[in-house]
Amino acid sequence: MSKFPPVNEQIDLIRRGVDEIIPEDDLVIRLEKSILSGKPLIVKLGCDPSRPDLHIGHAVVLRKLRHFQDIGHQAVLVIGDFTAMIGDPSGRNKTRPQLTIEEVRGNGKTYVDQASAILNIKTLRIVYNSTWLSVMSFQEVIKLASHYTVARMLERDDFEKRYKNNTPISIHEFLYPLAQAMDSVQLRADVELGGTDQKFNLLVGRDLQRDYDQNPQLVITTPLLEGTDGVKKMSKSYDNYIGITENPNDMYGKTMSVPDHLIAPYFECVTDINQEELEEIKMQLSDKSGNPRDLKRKLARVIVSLYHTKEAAIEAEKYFDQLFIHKGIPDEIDTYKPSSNPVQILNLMVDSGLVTSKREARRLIEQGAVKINGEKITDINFELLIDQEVVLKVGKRRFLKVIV
RNA sequence: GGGGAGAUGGCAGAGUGGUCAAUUGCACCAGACUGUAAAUCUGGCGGCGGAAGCCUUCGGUGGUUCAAAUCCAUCUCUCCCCA
Repeated sequence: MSKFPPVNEQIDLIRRGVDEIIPEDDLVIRLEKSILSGKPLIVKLGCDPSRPDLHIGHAVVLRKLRHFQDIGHQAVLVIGDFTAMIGDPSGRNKTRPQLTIEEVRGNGKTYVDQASAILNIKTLRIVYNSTWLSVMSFQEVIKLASHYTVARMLERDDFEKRYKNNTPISIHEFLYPLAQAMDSVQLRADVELGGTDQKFNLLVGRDLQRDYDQNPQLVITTPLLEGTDGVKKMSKSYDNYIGITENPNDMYGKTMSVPDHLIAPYFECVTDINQEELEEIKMQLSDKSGNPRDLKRKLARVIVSLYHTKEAAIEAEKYFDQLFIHKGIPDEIDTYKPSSNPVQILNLMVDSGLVTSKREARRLIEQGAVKINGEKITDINFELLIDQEVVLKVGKRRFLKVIV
């Protein structure tokens, strides 16, 4: 009696929502071998603790790691604390501030905390790559670097583009894929997971393992989730993300703001709905039998339920409906007590932090975006005398309860 | 080592002595509309001021000039070509 499910069941789960498996046929062989030997596969996922805030784009690959846990394999989360201390290789342009070891460790912990919403923390093995990378001598680094050629490095999409566009590439960036590959050697990884943008790095891992006489790891890439703007990949720096620690209302709202064409991909990559249901949704979208809005509502509910609770999702939906469909006022809004009474509307908006400058406040009033108790304010010199609490509304979603 | 080009607002990218708080695109904010914070359209998008106007901003510093993002010097960073 094996502790693993049958190979075909394992494969079905592993394949789901995956972009590529390299090499494809190796998967079966590995799985069969692990069943025979009773040894779980070592499945590696590296993470960058320099930005510890996880969003549902990260969740795609974390969920894949979870799948491996669910079928009895050994998940290893590599906290790239060493690499994070140096900077970021894919760094589109700016050098990131160097982090101290304490900061990185702290971030690593935050990362794990957040990831525990998705992973089974009990069986997860967590390692820090500084453990082996920080003790390498310069000589060893040179030896490591000799395993790869510049031409091969330049095959990497990102490097190639930057090279062609005359944007700088620092030498140490070439060391990144190698450092990451070293992690695989160190762990004797059977499988490494990553987003499609990681494909090159993951493949370097295979090459290096081969050089170290190891069986090269299987590379599995997951699609990059597009952000709420529907164009660029989800990323904190593009501000188009849905954070997994966000409150239910924001999470629901942000999900509702994604363009319609992302409904199916989101269902596929960030939720657990089964294949039949997914097909059904795709059908409804393509033949227009389902209202995209309703499907999106469902998506938003599912996502909020995943990171919070079902009840929270229902609450968030109510909140959303009240706000945007009935154009009402949410139940819970911040209260603010102005320092003077009566108070200038501009000062009120700025002092309460609703806007960042009087200029902006003025602009919003001129655009007719400011209301007090539902009544539009048109005079920028408006002076508000507060004898009872009133609700200040700016734009569609900024509310403030002003109290005496 | 030699020669050349460049650094502009969140990003991309114009501007090359006054008319520049700086064209445009993306992002963002608001309004209209709607099936949603989708799409589309319209407006806004450094700060203070009701406005006129003023203040700070075009890699850093110093200078020329009545006047500089624009000219000069120098520093920092980047790219290209030759060796």
